[in-house]
Amino acid sequence: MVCPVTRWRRRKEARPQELTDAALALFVEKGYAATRLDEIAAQAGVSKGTLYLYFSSKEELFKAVVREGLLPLLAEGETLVANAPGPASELFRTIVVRWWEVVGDNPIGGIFKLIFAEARNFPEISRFYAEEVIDRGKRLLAAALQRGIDSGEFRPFNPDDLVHIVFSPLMMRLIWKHSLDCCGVHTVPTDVYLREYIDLTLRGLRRDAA
Amino acid sequence: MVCPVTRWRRRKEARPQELTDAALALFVEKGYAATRLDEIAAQAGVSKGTLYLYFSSKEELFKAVVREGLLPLLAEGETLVANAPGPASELFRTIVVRWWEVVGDNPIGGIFKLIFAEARNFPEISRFYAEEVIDRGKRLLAAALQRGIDSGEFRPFNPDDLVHIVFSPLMMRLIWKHSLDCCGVHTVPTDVYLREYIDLTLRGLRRDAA
DNA sequence: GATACATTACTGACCGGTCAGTTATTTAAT
DNA sequence: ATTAAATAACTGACCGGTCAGTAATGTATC
Repeated sequence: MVCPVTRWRRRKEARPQELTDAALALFVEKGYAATRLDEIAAQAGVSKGTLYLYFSSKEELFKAVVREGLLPLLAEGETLVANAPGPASELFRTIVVRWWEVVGDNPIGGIFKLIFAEARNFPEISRFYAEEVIDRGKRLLAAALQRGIDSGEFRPFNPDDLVHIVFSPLMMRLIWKHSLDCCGVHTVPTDVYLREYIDLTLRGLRRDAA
Repeated sequence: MVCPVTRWRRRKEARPQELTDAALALFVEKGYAATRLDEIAAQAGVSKGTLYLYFSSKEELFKAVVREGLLPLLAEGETLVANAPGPASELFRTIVVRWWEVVGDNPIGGIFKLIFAEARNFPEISRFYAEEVIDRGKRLLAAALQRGIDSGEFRPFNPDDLVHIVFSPLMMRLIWKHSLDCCGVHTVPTDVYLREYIDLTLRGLRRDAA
């Protein structure tokens, strides 16, 4: 790995991405506060001083991780809701399955737990996340629910009242995966969990049998 | 509060409770790792050295907080499920409302977020919590669901597959309250949230209209 | 009930270790 | 030779846990 003739190379273009990748992995593994910048730098193959050439603080590094990892996923979801054909129940199913594909089996999914875990201790990060991620995510899901109401497939309700409730089992599963999953507590396999979750939720949302 | 003539008093009996009370408040406010033992001692009106006369480590102090605050609540829930009369849907409603009364508007509720937040960094605490709290809680809710299946009120399903899913919106609301709630994101009032949650969930659990 | 002696709850300074951020210096690249 | 990328040594603040000493309390003696 180490070139025997040069101790290091100048790689101005590649460094930021390598640093955010390393930061994501370590933030997810240990949390924001508990992750050491020395460690992030080491994992990216540079020194801590180099990190400060590209990011002005730990906080800015974290924001860069979120911008790079999460915002593109929100954009994908928005186009999906805007363009997907078929009934709302199928749209819901697609969103759930795709959500888990994208964040369930992916390091970036760990960011959600991190935010809930440390929001209180880092208000500026929370404010950033609330504006950039939460508001957009809520609008996305509310729009999908509204489509089901408009088509008569779902019973009438206020989508804004239900977004958090409906989304909770997905978010909770993700949080669990990044926290207590290690500790030997028995949990249902993911495919069963998602299947039962979709079933329970659609039963709860659908218009009563006439 | 401070007696002008004596710098301190010997109060061997009162100290442990005062220390666990102070610890709970600060653990919930700042998290486990971020809470300083100096601060806990100060809030309890003693010095850090005194804290170590009653608890052998930060970890043991935390376990004492959980034992004192959470285990009695689980016992109450178990007797409720075992003895409550009436249909399962009413039992479910009672559990939800009582749950929120007891942990929703109470410092002890903050422990749940703390655990999810820091489980990975403190495996021994996670192991303790998994054994003493999670396993008992899951059995409690599964028993309540089973009663609805047995009575024919709920459709047939495997209660163990659904406990996490069904409980998620409650836990998620509690986590939210202790993390992002501060940060100006609009949320539905609690009474609306609980009403809609109970409605959605019971619609999802009930036997199909014949 | 006053005094001396014994006990122990409690204090607060201290230590080893940690970590975000800074700066003087070295080295690759042109 | 110059410049910019990268390093590594450094700073100052912080914190869990320790311990020698102190002050409040209990008790024996007169």
